Amino acid sequence: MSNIRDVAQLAGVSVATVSRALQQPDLVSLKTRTKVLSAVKQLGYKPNLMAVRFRSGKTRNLVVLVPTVANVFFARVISGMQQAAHDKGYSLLLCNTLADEAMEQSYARMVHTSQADGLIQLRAHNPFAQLEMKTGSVLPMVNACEVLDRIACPTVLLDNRSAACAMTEHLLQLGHKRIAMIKGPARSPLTRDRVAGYRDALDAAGVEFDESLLYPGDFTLQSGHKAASELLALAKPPTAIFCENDEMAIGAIQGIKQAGLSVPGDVSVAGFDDISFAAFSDPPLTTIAQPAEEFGSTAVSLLIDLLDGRLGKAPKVILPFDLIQRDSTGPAPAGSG
Amino acid sequence: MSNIRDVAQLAGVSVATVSRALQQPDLVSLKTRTKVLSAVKQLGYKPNLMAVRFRSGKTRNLVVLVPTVANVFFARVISGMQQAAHDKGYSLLLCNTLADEAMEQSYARMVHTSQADGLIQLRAHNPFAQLEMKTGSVLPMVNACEVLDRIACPTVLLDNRSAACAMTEHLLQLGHKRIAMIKGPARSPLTRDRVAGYRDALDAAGVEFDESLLYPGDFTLQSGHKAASELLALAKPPTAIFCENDEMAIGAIQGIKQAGLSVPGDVSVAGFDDISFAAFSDPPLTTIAQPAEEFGSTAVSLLIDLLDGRLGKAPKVILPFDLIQRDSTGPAPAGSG
DNA sequence: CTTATAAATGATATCGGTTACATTAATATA
DNA sequence: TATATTAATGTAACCGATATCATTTATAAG
Repeated sequence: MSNIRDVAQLAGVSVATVSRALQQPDLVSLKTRTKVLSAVKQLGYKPNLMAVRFRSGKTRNLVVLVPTVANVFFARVISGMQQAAHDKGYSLLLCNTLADEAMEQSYARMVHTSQADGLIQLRAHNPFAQLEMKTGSVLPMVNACEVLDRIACPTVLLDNRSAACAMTEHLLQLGHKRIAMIKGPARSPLTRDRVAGYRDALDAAGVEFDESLLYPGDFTLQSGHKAASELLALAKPPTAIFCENDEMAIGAIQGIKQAGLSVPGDVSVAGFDDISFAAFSDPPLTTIAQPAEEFGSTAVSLLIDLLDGRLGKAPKVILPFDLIQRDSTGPAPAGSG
Repeated sequence: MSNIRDVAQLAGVSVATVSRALQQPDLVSLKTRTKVLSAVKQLGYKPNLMAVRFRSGKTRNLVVLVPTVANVFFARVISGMQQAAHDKGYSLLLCNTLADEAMEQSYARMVHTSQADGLIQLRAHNPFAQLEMKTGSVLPMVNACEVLDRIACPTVLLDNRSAACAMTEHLLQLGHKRIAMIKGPARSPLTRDRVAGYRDALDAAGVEFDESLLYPGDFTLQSGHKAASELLALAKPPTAIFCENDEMAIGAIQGIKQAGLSVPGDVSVAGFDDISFAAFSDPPLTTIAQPAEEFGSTAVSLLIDLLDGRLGKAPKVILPFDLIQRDSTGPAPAGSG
């Protein structure tokens, strides 16, 4: 691989001129520029990016903390990030954190050790908390999908409260009164917001809130199955189950069927995310569609803007949702009220 | 961020000694080593990795070419890679290629421009073909999952032929004679191998091969749905459909149900991969389990071994499969023979 | 107590670019 | 034509760690 000195020699100019001809062509006369470019072409010269990064102090790497890389929704988010990052000359350092704080911190340190310029966190937890406390500096980060409430960093989120409210209203309109909710992990603000939206709708409709209809899940198919089975075993079981993601909804549908009941005849089920499998479950799932890829691309754009100092006060970008009505929700069974 | 000179100054030694104390502690006296380490700790010194990489000429980055990052199976593979790479101090540069050769080539060039040390390709195509032709050099690469037949690079694969044969035998044993196959993209060796295994089983059982029962898909839910619908419209429709991945199988099940038939009562369906959704489809899917994460971690290990010159002749690692029998396959309907 | 040998440490070139500063060439102004 | 101003190019320091080679210090052998 040839270097800038080879090019300079072949073109008969100094290395500085070569560098300028490539970086700031305006500063170089047309004649010299032509000579340089032809030498570059002849040698097939490509700047050594490690040298550039070392010199500039910019790695052009972004750390991405993902709770579960293999999750369908996150996979789409990552796909969107990847595209945006590549377009802007950045690379992603993917980290499967399993929502473990110690692991998040360890990965986050890469921003400190000159391995990455910034970080995108897809979970509601600040991986820099300790580091910033110790050093007193604020590190570049963007929070997306599951976001922290009070954090002074750019954020990309859905209006989870409104989305959950919309879905609950949809179920109420179908005549359901006992609407269960299979939640995500208890501590997550995302879960809290969706529960809040759920209660907003109940309150507006004058339906009493029943704590026992709130069941904690962990976003896996298994947890949806287990939750539905246990909810149906209640003295007064729900006629509709709203799940905080599609995996749990699909798991719930299986649980309901195994209990000998039908969806939506006996129990309606709604999901969240609109993953590709949602349209292919039996029955096809009513759900909230999220622009997953856009979460990713927006987060990357924000982070790069932040790194380039193009961002004023930390913006909160709210992406739109869409209620997709399919066949897993239907009228409440007669006499269920 | 402090650098090696700061440490040297604080410890009262030369920079060379600091470097040695950290890299080759044996060469440094215990006394000096202690001084250095305490200075390191006091300053919170971490070597600037960009400098290290620049100096060493090793990026510790690996390019990964994935047809579709958002595919459930590949997401698991990536997860396995990520883990293995991190354990060995490497980072992954994920590339969503959409199976586009031009894009693969463009990403592959990163290995040439000192952005990455090697490449993992998850598709049956050599992205270095042109580059190697031009430069005459062989670039470090590992091929996994969908592999090229005749390529002199380390390879991680499943014995697709045997796996397909095993599944076809399973269907034959259930009394099926008309077994359709929803294939992957025609050009893929993977598809070819699985079709070969399918024919092996048919031949062994003395069942005649029928070209019209082979339907080309593209590994998406939609294509499975379409394929099943069309296969059922044949004059002599199949009583079993073997799909080359679980997504297509789940799509096929929906297509079959929409045609008013039952699974497995009228038509048995088998998949491939054993993604998490397989156990939650209705009915739960009989499928071939692949060790997806192991594909990823093995590929990474092989590539790093290759880079470190620890690999002799390019090995072919064959990972085991497992036939998971669930409820989507059952006895052929009476009188179907 | 020398001298030979090994161990420990230091000074410095190096990797491949970028950039501040110095210098030279070209153009404009008086 | 002489001088001021701008444009174009060159020189060399620099980023931070590593590694070679030289030098000093410690240990062993005679």
